[in-house]
Amino acid sequence: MSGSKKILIVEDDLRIAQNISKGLQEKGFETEIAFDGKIGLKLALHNDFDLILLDLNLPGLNGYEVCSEVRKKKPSIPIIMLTALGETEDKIEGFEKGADDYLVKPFDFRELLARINVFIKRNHKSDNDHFDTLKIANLELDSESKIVMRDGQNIELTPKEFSLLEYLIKNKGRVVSKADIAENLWEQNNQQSLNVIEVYINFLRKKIDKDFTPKLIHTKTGMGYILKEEIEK
Amino acid sequence: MSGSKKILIVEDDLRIAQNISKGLQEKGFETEIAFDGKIGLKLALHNDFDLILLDLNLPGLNGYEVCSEVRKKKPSIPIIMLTALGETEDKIEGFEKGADDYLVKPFDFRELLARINVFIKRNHKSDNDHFDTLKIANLELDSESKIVMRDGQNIELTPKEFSLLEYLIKNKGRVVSKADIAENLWEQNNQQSLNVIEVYINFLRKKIDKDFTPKLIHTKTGMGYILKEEIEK
DNA sequence: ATAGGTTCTTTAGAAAGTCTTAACGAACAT
DNA sequence: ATGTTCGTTAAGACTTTCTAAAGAACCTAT
Repeated sequence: MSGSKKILIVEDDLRIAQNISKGLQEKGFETEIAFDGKIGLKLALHNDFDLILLDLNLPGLNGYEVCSEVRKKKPSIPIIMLTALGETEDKIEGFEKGADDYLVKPFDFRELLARINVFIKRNHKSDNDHFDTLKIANLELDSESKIVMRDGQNIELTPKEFSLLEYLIKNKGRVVSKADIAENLWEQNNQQSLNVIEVYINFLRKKIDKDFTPKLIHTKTGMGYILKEEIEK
Repeated sequence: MSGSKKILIVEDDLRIAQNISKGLQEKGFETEIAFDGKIGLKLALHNDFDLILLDLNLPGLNGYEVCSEVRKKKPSIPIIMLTALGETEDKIEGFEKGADDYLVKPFDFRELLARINVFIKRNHKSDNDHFDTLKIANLELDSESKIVMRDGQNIELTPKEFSLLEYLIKNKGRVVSKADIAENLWEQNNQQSLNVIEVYINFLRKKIDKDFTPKLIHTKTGMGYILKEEIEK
């Protein structure tokens, strides 16, 4: 469970963003700043943040839009909205878009910190997301050291291979579509090049499934792939 | 999974307590009111509430004390503090004692409701490991893993077959017309091509009904199809 | 810079799987 | 009895997936 918690700050006001960022870093968090909604959304979807601080008034996409998009793909990540809009209607809308908390500017930094901790602690408890070593059957994967073992035997993976396997193992028991994979692991969401994923699945199969039992990577034609133990048919 | 959520209101002001209670009941929650800290604590520890609303200024034990005691015993129950004390110091102390949220009186009821829902939903989800699995008789269908079982035996379905079965099972006990099915599962709403659906019903019957009892897919001539256990006429 | 190795992406043909259509016989409703 | 609706089948069109191999991009050390 090592590793500090990562927080994404989506805020176009440079001064505010840096203030918050600095404050959080002093408290031991890792932070990243996005200055507009589009970039914020992209970062949120493609990286593993533990929490998102989201300004409402943003260039590009506004905070509400960012919030609903992130919610669709990552239902469990905590989102705290930070905004000057203090009307109840604004807050209601924020919550409706999937925010977990709503803090009106100007706020005291200590209060922000307290509210962040509520969600970090809660998620921590209920999620396996952030354990560093992921497992299925006799396959183990350690996200920190990037070591992969099957039957106690070391397996060398390239970064892309590793992140694909990591994604699959985080979603074990669930079918993930190639579109899901592309969205999470490839930058350009080229609709054409979903074939890249087939190729990488093939690489992975050769390395982690070919010489072992049980087979773990299964194709659900027309749906996607699923990582699981049971052999059926 | 059904059954309404139970909320404990710990609040010594009768009027406020009853207002909140009534409002929550209208939204489908079950509520219970404790008028002092001691009773509140007792209720909280000995009953299964899904969330606690906690006033700070209470006779007997004050809210902070109730909060820390509850936290010791029930680390996962959401606690929202409701209080007239709006200073940052007060809030910080509330969060330190283990509160999940802190709302300053007077507040808008809709905001309270929104904040309650954040925690109810979150808790709900983690309980809820396996609730994408739909069931009828001895047939199970899991939308996440796309696994279909009958009598514990795995059944392979193509994407179209799966989505048809999913649609039927979501509407079990109700007749769905071919037009309904086409509209929901097929792109072109060709009136001609409703035969496709007959064909797919047939595919499904072969896979999920042929070798099993009871039969689940029934034809209502001129009306559509219905998924149910008993055959009655 | 550049050579050499590694990793990533694209291509393309074969194999496997899925979807649709059409035709005919069976069941149903009146 | 008769027309309508539904069940069933099989064949071909179409799509998806697998696999291998070649070309691009990226590193890294000289």
